[in-house]
Amino acid sequence: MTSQTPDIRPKACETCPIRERAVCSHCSGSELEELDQFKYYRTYEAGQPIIFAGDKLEFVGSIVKGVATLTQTMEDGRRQMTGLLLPSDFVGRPGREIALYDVTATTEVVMCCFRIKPFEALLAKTPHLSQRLLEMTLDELDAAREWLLLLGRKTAREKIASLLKFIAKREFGQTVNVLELDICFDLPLTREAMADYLGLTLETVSRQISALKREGIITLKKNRSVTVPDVEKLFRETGDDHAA
Amino acid sequence: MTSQTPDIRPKACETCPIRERAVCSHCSGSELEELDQFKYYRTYEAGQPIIFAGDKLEFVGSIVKGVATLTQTMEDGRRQMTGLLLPSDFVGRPGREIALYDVTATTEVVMCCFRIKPFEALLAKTPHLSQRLLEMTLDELDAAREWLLLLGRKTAREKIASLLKFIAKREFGQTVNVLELDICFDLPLTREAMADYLGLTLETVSRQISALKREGIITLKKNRSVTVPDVEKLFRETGDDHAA
DNA sequence: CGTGCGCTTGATCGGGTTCAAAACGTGTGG
DNA sequence: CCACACGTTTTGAACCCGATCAAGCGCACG
Repeated sequence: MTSQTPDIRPKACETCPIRERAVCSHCSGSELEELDQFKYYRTYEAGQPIIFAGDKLEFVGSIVKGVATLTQTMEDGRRQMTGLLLPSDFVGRPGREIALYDVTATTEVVMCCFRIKPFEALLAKTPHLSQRLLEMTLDELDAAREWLLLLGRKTAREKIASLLKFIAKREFGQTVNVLELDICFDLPLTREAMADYLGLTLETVSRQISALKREGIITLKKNRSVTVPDVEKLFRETGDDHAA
Repeated sequence: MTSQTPDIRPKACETCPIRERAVCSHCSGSELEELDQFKYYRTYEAGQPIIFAGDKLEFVGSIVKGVATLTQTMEDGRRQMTGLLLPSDFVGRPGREIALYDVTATTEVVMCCFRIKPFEALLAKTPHLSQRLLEMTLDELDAAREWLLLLGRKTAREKIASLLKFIAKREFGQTVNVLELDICFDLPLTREAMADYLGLTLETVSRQISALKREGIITLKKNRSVTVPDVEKLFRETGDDHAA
């Protein structure tokens, strides 16, 4: 009952909230029509799996709304998030038969899905599509490299601050730096999911958040909604170069 | 004196050792000729910088021979390797003006360079090129995700074993699994570079290598040349699923 | 023969994990 | 409306793995 969304297809692209940034953003009207031939929308509830590692990949697609994660799990249960997927992010890998990672909705998620085979075919003959996918993949690779630095070299406190910065940047764009006013946003992740993102335990995440709260760098309501009175001060805790 | 290689350009592609795997591997003869218009070879000595983070990107290109690393450095000197570049790997990011990371030769390196502007122009109009680059970038992203798991969740011992496995796989292909015989290869990295790769200190790297040696899982000559008597046994130390 | 660099080894320290329990919130049913 | 149960988060105490600080070794090179 939760997996099939009422038909919002006709002309959906025109009002699509991710029209400007998704994999299809460079596509012309006729190319969008071609995509529409094998496109469908689908909704997932918070906590629901979207793809299981090892499963045959039936579709690729874009996150339209909500937050999903990509995680790897070791045999003994150790888990590491390897992707945090937000609206406009692309899910799935053209050219791959079998999914390598688990994809899970952490909030309610709406996806714009494309059946994989026809998508691959269109990709091969549509530079607007493949070039955009290349751009997005290169961006993701850069993000992954920042993430490697975070996991390899940052302290627990720096990791937490970096995650908050990431979420704030994604929410408010690059303008966050200049904003004098207080910044507020909701954490789309549980403490455990944050731990999986940061390569920590949930206890350490909780302790570090408490520490930042105690020091007045953040305040939080209901454990999930964060207020940052002084963005500069938070960013100084990330360990990053003061430019970015 | 080390940066300019005697002219090996004419017909170089025909005997190029990375012809099958580089970014140009799908290109036709005429496309190769176009590439040749703005191509040049260049050699770097072990230890030499290839690109500095923050510099203007003058070229992109392929590693033809040798090993290079991509590293990020924090203000206080903490360093994390975020790419280990082997022959056929692509260096540089089309569409970016300024380099984000340091690229350094760790052995003698021969690069096949393309001036960036004409390369970008050719990329835009040559699907053979952009599709291959997309493939390679997707592969790199997968590799980065494995790396995230390594940095976030693996123990020091598992990290070392994983690195050895990575080098062995890259050297011998996927066939390593079945091979009964002893496997030998040289470490192209110093202990310090390994530490930068693995998010450890060089002391810990040294200790863990000594431990593997003590237990007979590896033997080494002259600190750099590794022999693995039982590949299975080494791979069991990586923490990975026994399939991969 | 000395100097320097890469590597190893030892002793100690500390940040983050682990194990355990309590506190908090949220929803449920009496 | 309260009592209760369950999932999430916080807090506490002890431990441990890897970092840090400090020698010392081995080998290449001038």
